[in-house]
Amino acid sequence: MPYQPQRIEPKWQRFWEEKRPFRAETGAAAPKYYVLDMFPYPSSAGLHVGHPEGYTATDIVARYRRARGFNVLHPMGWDAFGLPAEQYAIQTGIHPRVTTMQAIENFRRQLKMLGFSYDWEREISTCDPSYYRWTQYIFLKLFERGLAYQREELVNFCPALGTVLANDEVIDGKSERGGHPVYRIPMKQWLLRITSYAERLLRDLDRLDWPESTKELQRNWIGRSEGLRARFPLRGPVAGDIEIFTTRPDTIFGATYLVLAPEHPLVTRITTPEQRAAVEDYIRRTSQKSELARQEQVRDKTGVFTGAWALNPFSGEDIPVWIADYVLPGYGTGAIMAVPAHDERDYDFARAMGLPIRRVVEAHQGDEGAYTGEGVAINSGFINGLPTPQAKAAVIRWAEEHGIGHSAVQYRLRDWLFSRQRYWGEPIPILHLSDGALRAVPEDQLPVLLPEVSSYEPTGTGQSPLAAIADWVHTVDPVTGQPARRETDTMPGSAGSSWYFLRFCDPHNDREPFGMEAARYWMPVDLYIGGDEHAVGHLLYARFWTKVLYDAGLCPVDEPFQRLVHQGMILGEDGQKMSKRFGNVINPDDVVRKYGADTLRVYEMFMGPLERDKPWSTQAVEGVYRFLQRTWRLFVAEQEQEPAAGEKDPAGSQGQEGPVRCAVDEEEPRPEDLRLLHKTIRKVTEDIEALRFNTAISQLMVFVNHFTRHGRRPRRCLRPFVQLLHPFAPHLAEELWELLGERELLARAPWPDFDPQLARDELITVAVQVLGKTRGQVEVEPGASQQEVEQLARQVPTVRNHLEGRTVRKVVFVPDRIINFVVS
RNA sequence: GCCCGAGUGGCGAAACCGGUAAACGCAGAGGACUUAAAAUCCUCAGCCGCAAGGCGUGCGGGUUCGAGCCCCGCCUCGGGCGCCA
Repeated sequence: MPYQPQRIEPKWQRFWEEKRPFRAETGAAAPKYYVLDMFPYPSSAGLHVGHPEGYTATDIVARYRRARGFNVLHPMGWDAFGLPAEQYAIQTGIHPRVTTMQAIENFRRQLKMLGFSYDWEREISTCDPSYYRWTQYIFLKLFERGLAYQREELVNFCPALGTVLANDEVIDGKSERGGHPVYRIPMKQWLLRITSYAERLLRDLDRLDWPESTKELQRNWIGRSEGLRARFPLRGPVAGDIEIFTTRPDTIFGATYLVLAPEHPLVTRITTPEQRAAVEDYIRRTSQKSELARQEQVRDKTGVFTGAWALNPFSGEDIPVWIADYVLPGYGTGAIMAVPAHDERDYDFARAMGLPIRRVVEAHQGDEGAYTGEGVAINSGFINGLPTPQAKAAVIRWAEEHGIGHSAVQYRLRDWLFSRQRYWGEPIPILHLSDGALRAVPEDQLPVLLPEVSSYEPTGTGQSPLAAIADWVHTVDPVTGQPARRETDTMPGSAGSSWYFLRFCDPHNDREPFGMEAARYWMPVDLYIGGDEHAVGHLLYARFWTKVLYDAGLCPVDEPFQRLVHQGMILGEDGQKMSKRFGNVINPDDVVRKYGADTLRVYEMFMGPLERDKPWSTQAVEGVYRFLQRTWRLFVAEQEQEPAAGEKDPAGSQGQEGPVRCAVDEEEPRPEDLRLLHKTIRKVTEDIEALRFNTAISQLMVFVNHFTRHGRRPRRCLRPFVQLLHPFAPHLAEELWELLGERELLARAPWPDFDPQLARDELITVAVQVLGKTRGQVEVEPGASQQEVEQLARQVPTVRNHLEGRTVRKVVFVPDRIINFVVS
């Protein structure tokens, strides 16, 4: 009987479904291991072949760890709130819950079809009220701690579409769809104060076992910089001063003008009557530019003089105050001192506007452009002659002594814009009282359920569709009984995913988000695998929430993911990104139908290193399929042709289930068989630990090739092999395990032991080099001495030729590896 | 511009700590089995060369008895960030 994954796989999946061998037991005595996938957004398109890559990797680790006696938590769930379902609802009127549920059904079916050993009893979905109740609860914890607040924030509002747009939906100041004008208008938005965790988020990266590139990305994103905050007093009619931030206090004597962001609150006050028209016009033009448009014209510096002047407290000069959109309102103080000689942006601006440029750092190059490097201070009063680091310190000290400034740390990280004017998300559990005060919805009234709506269309006022449901919006304050309005904004998609790994520890808890004890047992996640596209979004937000919960005494750890690995991308057969546009999309359903889940799993792991991008190859899939067939044939006896009786229907014999006879025998294995077995145990074990699945599989292939070639099938070798195969191809392995007459589920069998004695080679090939070039080789016993090897090596003809007529000056000998004759 | 990552046969890749470069697989060639084909099995295969031999891990140097691996200087490709003062 041939290898038939279509018969084997559903059989074992049913088994696992009934016997539940993958259930994780909180608090068990065995050491715990928490291995987690980034849970998917269940799109209507179904699983992509990229999903099973990371999921197979974690499944191998989960199955391996169980075999190693660990109590493994390996859960799965759904990141189920989000835009696509809502967009679809706007077009069709079908409730996002309906389409989301369908997508989840489909995803679950596909994941089960791939034989992943999830503990399905812990399945969660972020759009389930029993889950988002606790997302809202955590929001309230943030609110209580002053970490959630409302602020006027500039948003991209498109009056024609009646909605707020995300930055990437705005191109050149116009909406991506329709090309309508978009304005930067202030609207009240919810934000989370992630910036107050910037320092810890940065510092704690050091103790995480994450890819260095990802840590670096987060460091850049947080963007810590040290410098000086200083006040420049205003000259003229308006009193006050302008506070700036600089990382180059040593260049302050070269500050020849100040620049404010056009949105800076001081602008209207300090603008002189003569300049008012120009300034107002410039502000208006800026507000019409989207963030993106502003970034596109990096080099074209524009700006307007406000008419105001300020004192440079260091140089004692009066310098003009300008506004320009190259200064961002959200960073630092929204104002800068411009040092055109030593800052490229200031230089460009000064050249464009004809402003003075004064050198204050000695440069070793010509006078073209700005010199931004370090050097010795010149034209700088009391810091003349000081190298940059000391000059910085001296300026900061002077500023502090004279009360005009102080050293400061700035982060590029912004607070997390947390409101969405959307329907399909968690309602923000806040009430607005008539006097403008905010009231948290009491915890015992959570969840604030998403109401049913008749239309998912934007309201046209920039508010969420929830705002149109009058009887939902209007409620009463539970404390005073006064009328109150509900917050109609919802949370972003990244809310639910910022704590799901905690909920998995205790997914059915209906008194709290998760029990402290359960979290103490399971957390942190020991291995987290997912794409690197979440390097700064999800992974930063999840760290932030974990720290907040930790500070609130609700979570035992302050870092959620101890070890993180990114799987690479699976590209199309043409080497391009898989996309409908290129017509190169591979559907996992098709692959499983044709070759089975085990082939898909083994193939994806065999393609190459987990973390690398790799192109799909249907032919290489065939190769893996052949390997599994060969494995099958190693265990299953050839069906003997029934002589005369077989006449009846040769074609139909495929359909009837003849008895599968086990070909494994009780022969004593030969030494080389045992040697290969133990080498295989060692290699597969080490490779799984190091997530080198591709080389583990190649070793399994070597094993099968060996036993197939020699036609030997000793149980003592083949039984442990099935265990090694199991994490990679669990269905086939279970089937073979049963065929071997085993009673227990393979999924519960312990990992085979490796015996170094049995893995030892009898003879080892030692390479013989002359002057570092390989000229021959000799066979010796392991651990052979230099004398023995050298003597043999000198006999080798090709070696002898190269030693002829030369003097051996030195012999380099590395036991069991090489011997190198250095001659002259 | 800046920051990461990667360059090894026709292709995906392997090579542990600096020690025989190319394991394993795909594609290819030849053979066995077959009436034939498919499947399967066996053999070959980096490049140049009849051979001896030479050349070979993006390029150029260096260190070393010995470099795919370490150091210096480049090149190419992929990804990310972009006026953050």
